Amino acid sequence: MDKAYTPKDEEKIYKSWVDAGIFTPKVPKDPIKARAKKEPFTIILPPPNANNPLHAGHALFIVEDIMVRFHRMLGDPTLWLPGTDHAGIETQFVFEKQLQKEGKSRFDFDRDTLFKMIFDYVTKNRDVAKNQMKRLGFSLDWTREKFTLDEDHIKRIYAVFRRMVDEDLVYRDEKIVNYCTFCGTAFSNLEVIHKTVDSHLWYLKYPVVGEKDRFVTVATTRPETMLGDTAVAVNPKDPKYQDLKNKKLLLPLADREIPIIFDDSIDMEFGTGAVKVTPSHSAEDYDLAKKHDLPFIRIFDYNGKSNEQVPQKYQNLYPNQVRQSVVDDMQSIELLEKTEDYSHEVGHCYRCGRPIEPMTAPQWFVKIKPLSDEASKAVQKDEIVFVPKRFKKSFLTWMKDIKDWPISRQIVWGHRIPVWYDLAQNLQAKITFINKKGEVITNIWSKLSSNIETGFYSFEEIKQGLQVLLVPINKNDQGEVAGVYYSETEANQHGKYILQETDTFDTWFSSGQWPYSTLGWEPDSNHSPDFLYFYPTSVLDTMWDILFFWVARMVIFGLYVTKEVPFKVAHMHSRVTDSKGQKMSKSKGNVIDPVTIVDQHGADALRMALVFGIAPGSDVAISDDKIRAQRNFVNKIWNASRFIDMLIDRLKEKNPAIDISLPFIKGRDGEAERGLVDQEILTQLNKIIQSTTKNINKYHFGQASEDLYHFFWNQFCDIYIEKAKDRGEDVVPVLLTVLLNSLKLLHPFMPFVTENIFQYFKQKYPNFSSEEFLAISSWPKPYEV
RNA sequence: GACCUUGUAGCUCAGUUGGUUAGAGCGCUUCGUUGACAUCGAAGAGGUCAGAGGUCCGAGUCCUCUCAAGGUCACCA
Repeated sequence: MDKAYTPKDEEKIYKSWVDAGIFTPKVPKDPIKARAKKEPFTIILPPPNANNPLHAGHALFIVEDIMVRFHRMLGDPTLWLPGTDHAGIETQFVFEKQLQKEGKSRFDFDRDTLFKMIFDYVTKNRDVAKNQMKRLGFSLDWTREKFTLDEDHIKRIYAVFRRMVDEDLVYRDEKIVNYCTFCGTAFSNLEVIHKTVDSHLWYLKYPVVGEKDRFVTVATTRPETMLGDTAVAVNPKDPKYQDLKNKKLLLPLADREIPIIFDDSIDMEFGTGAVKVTPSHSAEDYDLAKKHDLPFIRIFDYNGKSNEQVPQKYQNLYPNQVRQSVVDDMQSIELLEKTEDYSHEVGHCYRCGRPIEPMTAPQWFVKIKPLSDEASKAVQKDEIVFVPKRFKKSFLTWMKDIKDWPISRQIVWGHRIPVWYDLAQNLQAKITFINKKGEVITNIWSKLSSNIETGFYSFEEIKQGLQVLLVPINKNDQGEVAGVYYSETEANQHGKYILQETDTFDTWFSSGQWPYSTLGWEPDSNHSPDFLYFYPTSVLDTMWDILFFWVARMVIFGLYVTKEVPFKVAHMHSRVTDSKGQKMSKSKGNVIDPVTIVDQHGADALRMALVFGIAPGSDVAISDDKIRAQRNFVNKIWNASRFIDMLIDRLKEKNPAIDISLPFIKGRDGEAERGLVDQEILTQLNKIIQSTTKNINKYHFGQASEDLYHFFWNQFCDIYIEKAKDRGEDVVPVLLTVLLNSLKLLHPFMPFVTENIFQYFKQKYPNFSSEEFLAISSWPKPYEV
């Protein structure tokens, strides 16, 4: 053995595990029966972004590896299933930045071409994260690796979508959504970050129709949206406005008459007690408008600029430009009463940081309430147990106030929504495509199809060059949506000019179905043996920041589709921070790359540093000091083993007949009487076996690792081995016994060094263990002392 | 605005259902080790467990309040 441990063999060891197939569980012939008899231990790895290298946070998946290796050693059939995520918006955003460097943008390509380009780009990077996980020692079953854009997965989520449509749980509607005009897509509430913005409250005077010099003053934070006002609302109890019933106001600048509506929801105390109502650009105004049947005027377009709904002079401007003009003009006609300083919360895009423009847009939604109720019930009944417990409450609170989930995204990188429109029934469909000359053409189908104004384009040319298809909500007399089909075949039977929806699913619509999809749930109920055997899974472990994004959606989908919870335990681990407890970020320059640490000190040191002495759910500060300390511990284990090896060699020199075919068994014939030191270390060993087992079962990995550290270093090395230096061959059985058991107990935490030493001793001392790998050796049980 | 979490040695944090002199790693002090150990070993300094009150035979651990820090959620003009 070398004088000091070097992690140079880690990759070789990992390969030997994989080659031996020990991470690949066998599925019995009758999986249902087998599962009833003994339930496998299963974890589905939260799929990292296929395009990105791992960051320090991913390294915390070692808690999954600890559980998985532990259960494998307990003899449970164990599966840890790996995969990667296409990570829709994230990846497209990164790719577009790449394009930008080449002086191009997404608008230069048709949809299919752009998708293929991103696919190639991601494919090139996909193995990076995979290899990094191997470096970290993750005992994943690579034979079952999955990707969110695998055909099987696509087929399954399409089938679920179809089922949701049929069961009226998915609908398409033009509602107010969070729209980022820079990213060019709608977002769910979760993707909106609220920031406090110092702004103003502008008091605008709207003249009362038919009454000279009479005005209603409204206070607003968004004067630019007044051009889209369709009412002013006041509280029916408000004495100030009692005589305004049935009166109308003249909307300045736009010169439109708008009604005054009365609604209890209006706060009489705020501002003037009168609120301008802009149904197309404010969520609460949207609700008011629905209630009072007001018209909708959307004044900003999806490109972020004002449209033809506003007077000419305000057209084609960004909101802040419109704001400036509106305020100036209102002032010049003396309709700006006053301006006050005011700070309030404004939604910003989590991705690009720009303000979100709430606006009405046709989108696909999931009717969430019936689904979330089921999820809440299951969690309430502890069919899913949260670790730490406090996340149960957050989960339930969030579920209670959940709103319908907009699942369509106006990006190409993702699962294209499986909906086909018959253009003949949707003449107003707006089509953007690149023609053969490479020009971007936008027009509505009625014009394109009749070649009016547009010149002649064959349908093939349009279809091939298609960028965006925007079909207005089109309901027929019966209130049914016309010309919409949920399979291509079906659509083709009805029409000649068929185009598929260009929107894609929210990434979480796909990853929310990850557990059952990766295991082989089939829409026709002809499920795979894997699914029958491993589902529901045992534990889901992830960082708490995607509790709502992902964990909640998996629970919802799992219960809806399989009628079972997707996992029984939701273990929320925490964030890895720098040595001062600061969140890692590129801008702070405190990002730690896990693989760099593995290169320097080995995976074991990093793994141990990440769990040593941490409490469940609390942040994990990682520092050089901590890693060095654990690197020293790795070396300590190595050197203690090496010393034991040397000691036995020395004893053998003195007495070649010494029997080293142990290990320790109580009452073995001819065994020397054990001294008190032996009793003591064996008692300690028993305690550590029990406490480690208990702590891992309770997810107290920090405690378990700390106890092991002290047992091995202080009890075994400092006391027992020190005393063994002065003793004879009678120490050998106990030395080997404690060493072997320590290696086993430490293995889930530090798989490489322990397997390395195990293989060395196994080779040199044939009876050290009959087990092929430490990774599949039996978990220790207490000894009789 | 609602909810959650945290406040323990110089730093980063443990302390599982309340039970004798409060722990670890790193750092610091002294001594010793060059035949297991990129060191290691032995000994040690250092905390009124944020503050106040309460429950209890007994509280860092449970309850209330105060102060401080962080986080999550939220359509208020």
